[in-house]
Amino acid sequence: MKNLPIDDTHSNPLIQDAKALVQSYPKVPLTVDCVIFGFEENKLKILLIKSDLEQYKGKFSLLGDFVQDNEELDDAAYRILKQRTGMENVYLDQVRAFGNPARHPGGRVITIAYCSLLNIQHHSLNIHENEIEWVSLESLTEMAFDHQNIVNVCYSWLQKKIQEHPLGFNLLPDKFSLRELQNLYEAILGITLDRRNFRKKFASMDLLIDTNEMEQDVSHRPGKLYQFDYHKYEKNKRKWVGIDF
Amino acid sequence: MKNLPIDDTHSNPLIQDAKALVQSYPKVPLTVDCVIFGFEENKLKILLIKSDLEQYKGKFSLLGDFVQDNEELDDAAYRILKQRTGMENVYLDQVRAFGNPARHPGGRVITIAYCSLLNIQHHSLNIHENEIEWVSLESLTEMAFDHQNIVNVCYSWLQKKIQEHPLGFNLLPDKFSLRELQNLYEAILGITLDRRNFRKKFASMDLLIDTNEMEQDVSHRPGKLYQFDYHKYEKNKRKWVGIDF
DNA sequence: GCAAAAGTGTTGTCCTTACACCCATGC
DNA sequence: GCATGGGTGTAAGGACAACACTTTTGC
Repeated sequence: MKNLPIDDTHSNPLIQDAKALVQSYPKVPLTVDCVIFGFEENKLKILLIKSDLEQYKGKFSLLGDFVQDNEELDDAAYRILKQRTGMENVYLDQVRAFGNPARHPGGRVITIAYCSLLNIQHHSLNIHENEIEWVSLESLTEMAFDHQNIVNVCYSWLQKKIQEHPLGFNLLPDKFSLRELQNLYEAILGITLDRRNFRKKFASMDLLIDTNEMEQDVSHRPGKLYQFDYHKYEKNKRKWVGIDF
Repeated sequence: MKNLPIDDTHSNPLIQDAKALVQSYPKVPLTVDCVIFGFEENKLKILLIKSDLEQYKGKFSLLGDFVQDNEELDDAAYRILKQRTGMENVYLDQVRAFGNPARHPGGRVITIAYCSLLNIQHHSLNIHENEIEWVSLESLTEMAFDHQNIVNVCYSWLQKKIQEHPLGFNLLPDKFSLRELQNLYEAILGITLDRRNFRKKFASMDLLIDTNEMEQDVSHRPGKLYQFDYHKYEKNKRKWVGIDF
């Protein structure tokens, strides 16, 4: 009985040297860009800097930097946040990669966009020292590179996300009134909401802690201040099943 | 009256040479990996290949390739699909980037994960010629690199996406029975659904076209065959507003 | 007292869920 | 005639939308 040839589905020999393989790959510059949202004066704002490229003189640019050797992508985004705002422990999430070969005038640069949400009141100190500023989303017109597109994608991402996850609270002070919360949702979603139904909705969720404190220094009847109960939310996270399109 | 110094918030001079700037950036190898889902025998399957690295001998790997010069990321994903399955005009979407510095044994490689959905029946021909195979998700155990993690992320992404968008139809033949559709949802979501309510749900959406054809060659009462009305769906796309977490 | 916003309930509609029986076909 | 899945209706409960008036505070 003769030996049949082994039916090896790998027609090519296996690669022994992974390093040599990787070194044979083309390489591209990689950056992280942060779309940092804040909320102030009932407006959604983004933290931006004037572009340092002559070509984009006077135009706004996202806060970005290249990714360092052996740095996680998330870590790069946190590093940029820390460097620019002095903040740590801030909400941060990857949105997606942008890789149009012509998106940077200096040659191909891939960027990974991150969204970050922070409370402007808590973070204003460090910002004075830099050249960065809060720009309201609605007044934002021309941006450098493809950053307008990145902002648009991140804004849509945020609109969807705050409806499904309790992200919005990252944009508010620790203690907030229901009015502030509703203003936030209205500003981000670009709609108006019925006040009674809005309050009922959050009351029925039972995720707001009544602090027994009231607003101060308002020129009208002060409202109650609440905190979001992250602990309870994490415990009861809803398993979302429902076909709807 | 003396000239005041210009209050230039840019303390550094603007950069003239964008090319030189980009060339000063560190570079990394960049790949695209495709998580290609199919549906067969009431099971969700993924199109995989055995790793060509000795280190991962016998383990499954996603279909991936590095991104070429001047190639859009999306185009790279479509190219991989075309090369491996012969298919064009297939559903494809970017999920996110994976950039752990240690994810590839040969050194740092960033990868952008794409999800693709296709109908196994339509695409089986080209697959024979390659070394790739359909592996059912539930039987999938060890994978090369961080590909198990990428698959998990893409699977969660798919579970969420099919509830909000009519993606599932990409996994079915052009004409399908309600039973097939329900099996698909049950397999992907890992739940069982009430048949009457499922049918009522899709009936009320009014997005299925009755083809007036029936299933053939089934060993029981044949069901009606439907097509998804993409045109009507696009026209009436719901604007989703509803806080729910 | 007036401006400005806080706070509160009810009703109707729609959507979701739970649940059981007869029908058509292949074998 | 039996096994398999196709096809259908109803009732109850829960969520959401629409809607107006009284209360509290600062000025």
